[in-house]
Amino acid sequence: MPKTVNSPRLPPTDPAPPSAAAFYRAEGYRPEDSVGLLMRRVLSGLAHEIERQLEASDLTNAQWLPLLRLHMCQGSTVAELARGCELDAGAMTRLLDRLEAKGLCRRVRSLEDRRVVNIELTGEGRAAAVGIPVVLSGVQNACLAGFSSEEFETLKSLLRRMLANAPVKSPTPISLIPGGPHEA
Amino acid sequence: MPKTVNSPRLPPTDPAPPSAAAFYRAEGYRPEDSVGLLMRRVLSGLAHEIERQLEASDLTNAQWLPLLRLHMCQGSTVAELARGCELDAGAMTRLLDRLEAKGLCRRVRSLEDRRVVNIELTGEGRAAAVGIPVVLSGVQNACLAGFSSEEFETLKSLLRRMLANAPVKSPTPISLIPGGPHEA
DNA sequence: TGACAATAATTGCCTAAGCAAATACTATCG
DNA sequence: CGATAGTATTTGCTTAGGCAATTATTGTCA
Repeated sequence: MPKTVNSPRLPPTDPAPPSAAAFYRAEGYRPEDSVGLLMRRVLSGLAHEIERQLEASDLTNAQWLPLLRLHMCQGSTVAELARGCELDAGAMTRLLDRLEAKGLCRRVRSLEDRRVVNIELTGEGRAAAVGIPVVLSGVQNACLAGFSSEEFETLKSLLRRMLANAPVKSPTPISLIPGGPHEA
Repeated sequence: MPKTVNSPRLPPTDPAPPSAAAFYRAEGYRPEDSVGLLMRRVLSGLAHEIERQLEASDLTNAQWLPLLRLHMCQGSTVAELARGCELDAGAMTRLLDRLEAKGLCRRVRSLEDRRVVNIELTGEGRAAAVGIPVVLSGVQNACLAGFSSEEFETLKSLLRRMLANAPVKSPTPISLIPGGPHEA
């Protein structure tokens, strides 16, 4: 058991939950060993490459997820899209402004509930959307070059476990009923 | 060998390098299985928690890395910090504006080369910096709860391999001489 | 029905990052 | 020396995201 010697009145940290691991220590902490920084770099590389390959479709890295979800019919309202993309509603409004300005989607005020705005893809929007999985697959496959199937599964499993350890951010535990209970 | 049947004139994708993996396919692509999205969510959770624990030190998630590097004496100029944080020089200028406004650092015009600005931590800046590794360690340890040492090492190794697969972004292969050749 | 709470979308204000131009200074070459 | 190329920093413009109002509409309850 490590003694609690090394803690010269340092800032208020949440008491580590009893189940927390002990891979990192404050003293001698080296950013290079941080899984957080590692993931940030990997993600940044992925994002860069995805954006590069998508610029022919006039899409940015922030825009492909909402467009893909629209194409997969997962959520057609601003709020639903925002939740699905784990994004602020205001941010989604402005993101849709830009998508609409590019002619990729359009807003249609709902008739049943005049508060909600339904988002529909235009023809161009659908055309752009079909290219997205192509790019995503290619870029991620390239990034996983040299990985065995086991390693690939291990990676996903480890990431999912990290995700499960994260404090619940969305109080919405994600509806189990596809389509959601929004017009029962 | 899978036949090249399924590719109805889709957008210009870079030809997959021969070594690319084949874990993802465009048709039937499901974002939920994407390691990219998984990492994005994990990182977002980490960032949220780090920011929450750092707000007592008046630091945002974007600010702790430059501050930590300043504290570790890794780079004291704007350009060097920007490179170290893999950030645009303009972004770093404004980030330093905000740090300086909070009284955490100060700019000192270099005397040898009057183009460069040396950044120094203030007392408050140093005080804030010592708290950073505490928070980083705690949050990452919490996120790795339940991981064995082998799993932890495996995770880092897999991430490093993904990083190695990424197209080289920084033409600077990172100086091998600690401290760098900036005042030879 | 009428007050009130809840929800959907939008907007304003802030931090933030990338890109390109402008500025200031240094180094190098003729 | 003087022109020119290179470097360091800053600034303007854009996309982007979070938080807090604000507005419009709907649902609920007395």
